[in-house]
Amino acid sequence: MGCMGTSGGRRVGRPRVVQRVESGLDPRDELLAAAAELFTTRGYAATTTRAVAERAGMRQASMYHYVSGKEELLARLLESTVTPSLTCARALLADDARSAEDRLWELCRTDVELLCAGPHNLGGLYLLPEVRTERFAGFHAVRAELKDGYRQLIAATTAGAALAKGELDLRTDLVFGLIEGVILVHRSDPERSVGEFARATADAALRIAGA
Amino acid sequence: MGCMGTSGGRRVGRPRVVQRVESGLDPRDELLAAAAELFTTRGYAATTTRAVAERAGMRQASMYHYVSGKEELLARLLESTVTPSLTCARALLADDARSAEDRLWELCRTDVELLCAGPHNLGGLYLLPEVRTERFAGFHAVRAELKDGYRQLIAATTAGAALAKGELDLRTDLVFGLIEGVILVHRSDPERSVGEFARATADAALRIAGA
DNA sequence: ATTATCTATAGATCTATAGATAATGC
DNA sequence: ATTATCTATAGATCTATAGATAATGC
Repeated sequence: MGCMGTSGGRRVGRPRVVQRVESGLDPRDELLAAAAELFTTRGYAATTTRAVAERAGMRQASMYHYVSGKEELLARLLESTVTPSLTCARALLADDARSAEDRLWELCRTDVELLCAGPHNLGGLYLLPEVRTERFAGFHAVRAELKDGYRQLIAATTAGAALAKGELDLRTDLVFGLIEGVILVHRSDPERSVGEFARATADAALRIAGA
Repeated sequence: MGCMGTSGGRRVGRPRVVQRVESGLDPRDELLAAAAELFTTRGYAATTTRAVAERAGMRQASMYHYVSGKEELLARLLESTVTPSLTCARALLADDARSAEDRLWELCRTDVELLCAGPHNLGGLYLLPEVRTERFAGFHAVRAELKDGYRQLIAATTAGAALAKGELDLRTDLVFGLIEGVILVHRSDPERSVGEFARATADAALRIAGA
């Protein structure tokens, strides 16, 4: 104890062959950051373990000291993308002081903000065919719960209360699809203010929901 | 001439080692169909030339008799996805007998129908990071023209005529994002009637456009 | 002769493990 | 002693070409 300062602390273990400025991140997080950038810009399958490790400042083999391989990196990235949205959805579902319309709007807006916030477009990763496999069941469960949050809020709006089940599912798919799809298209104009974009998307979502 | 019957026609060249039922497609189209299935289900980078060729009924090396490699297959698939939509958009833009609202609705509906029509979800391919490269400039040009068709129709609606440029761009991105995003989410419920789904998406698009 | 296919393979990867090494900690 | 890293590499690919082969066409 005592010498926990982030700077200057000589570290245990053989030194890295390539030294860089201290990022402040621990090595696993450096790997995740590197993977986020490479997976989104070059694609998951096209990204090699060497590319990830080297961008994180270590040699290819050293990566295995922190993660079991590329799949683990992808699984962690996916979950980190959707978990904050789910936290927000849960809080809004519990807040029965506000109207369902308000809360749905807020969920949409926050979701767009969160997904546009990161430096990379992680929102697109869930479309990877690889993600359909069993390995990513945890992510799918979280995403399904998030989508169900949307469904509940849509059902609780005055317009939504009148919908038959099939109709409600359709609206939910449209709203959820808008949020996810629009984030992907967002890169067509990254200059635009995220706040304004998020509000406009939330407005659009409410119109689709029929509210 | 004369013996052009599709069946029984013995073909020139060394016979394939694996014989299958005649699909009626020419070999290049069989390759494209195989690539469509594999690219969408397993991912582009994860699909090997061997997998494509073998699914098309030939050995890996034989593929090169028809195409230069995987990239050419992807480029052709992308263009085949977006070209029919563009044809539709051009026809609607020229048809000034109908209101802009009608034509925008029709473009949205047709686009969804077209993209959901194929056996595979080719709509998702344009999200591949590989597609951003110069190699696919042709596809990008077609897609940009299609998006501009959306923009023109939105601008021509009564609600759209009042919009400032930034506002118009935003609406266009939202509508275009809805169409493309929703097609990706479509697979969450492939049972649903495509016709109904397409109409509902077009309705939603008009609401976003403000009409 | 022409064509469509085949087999074989060189060359270039890429992943994951084995084992060595160079720090700090005690 | 423990730890984080390194180097080296076996084994498994995957792509694209070279050259052989088995049909039909003339």
